[in-house]
Amino acid sequence: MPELPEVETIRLGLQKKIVGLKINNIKISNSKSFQEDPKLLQGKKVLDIWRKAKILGIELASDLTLLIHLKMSGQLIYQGKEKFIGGHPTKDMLDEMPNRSTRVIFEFDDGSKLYFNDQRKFGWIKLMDNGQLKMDKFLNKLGPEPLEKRFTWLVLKENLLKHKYQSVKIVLLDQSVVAGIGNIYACEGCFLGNIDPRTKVSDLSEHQIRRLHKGIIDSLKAAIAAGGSSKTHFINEDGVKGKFLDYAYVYDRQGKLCKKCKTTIKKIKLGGRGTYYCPECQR
DNA sequence: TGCCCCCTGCAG
DNA sequence: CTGCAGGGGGCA
Repeated sequence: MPELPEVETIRLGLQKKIVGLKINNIKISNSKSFQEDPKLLQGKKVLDIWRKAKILGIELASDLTLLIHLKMSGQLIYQGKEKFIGGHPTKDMLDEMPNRSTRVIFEFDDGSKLYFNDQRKFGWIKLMDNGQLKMDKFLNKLGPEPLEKRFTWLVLKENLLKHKYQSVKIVLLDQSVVAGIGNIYACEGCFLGNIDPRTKVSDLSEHQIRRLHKGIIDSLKAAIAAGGSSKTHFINEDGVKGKFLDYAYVYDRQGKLCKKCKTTIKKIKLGGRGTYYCPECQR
């Protein structure tokens, strides 16, 4: 589910809440979600939280890191020792934790808890030491982080050209081309770049690649500012939904009017995935 | 490069 | 009931 902006939203929120806490106990109700021995984590202090692409890394004391991938339906929800302190449960908030899709619960030394919910059970939590992190195939395959300076339009061009004859929108979903983009921001980035998502990479002009580059960055930044996108599952660590889909130009807007030119937004299928675009703005 | 699969639940 | 969903791995 979550793409870069959603995972980043969770990272920013959790950072303030769990760094410095020690893990007391772990409860696992779906053995596929987390396959390590929970005892390995007992007493470990949380040192920092980072994000790479759609992966969250929770750095623990003594050379251990929890890697978390939320895949399509994962959630990480933090509950302080006093439930909902400060904010009151609104319709945005999930019901009581744990709920039917809770798969793993981390309990901290101050009594607070972190719930890993995952309706579809595609997500995973892994435990690695620094050596394993360095060797990890999945992490090592990831391409540039789109919000870092290294991600220039020339880098985008070079990486897109790994799949010359494919549609640009499909290529944007390849995590080795750009890290962290998923179906929403591939669609939104193409819109902001005025690129028809079906365009073959080899047919893109340099001018178009520059526009696409800017479009990707702009849509990701706007989404982070809005607290991410919530279509069905995404909520942040406080259980609150992101607002970005209110601002989206094309994603999930088929049949509605383009916010720029009033043309009807279309939905097609590309590489098996729903793809949304404005036939007028994107050529 | 293009399926099929891992799962569950919801809309049409 | 069928098809579809913010992901990505494995297989031919």
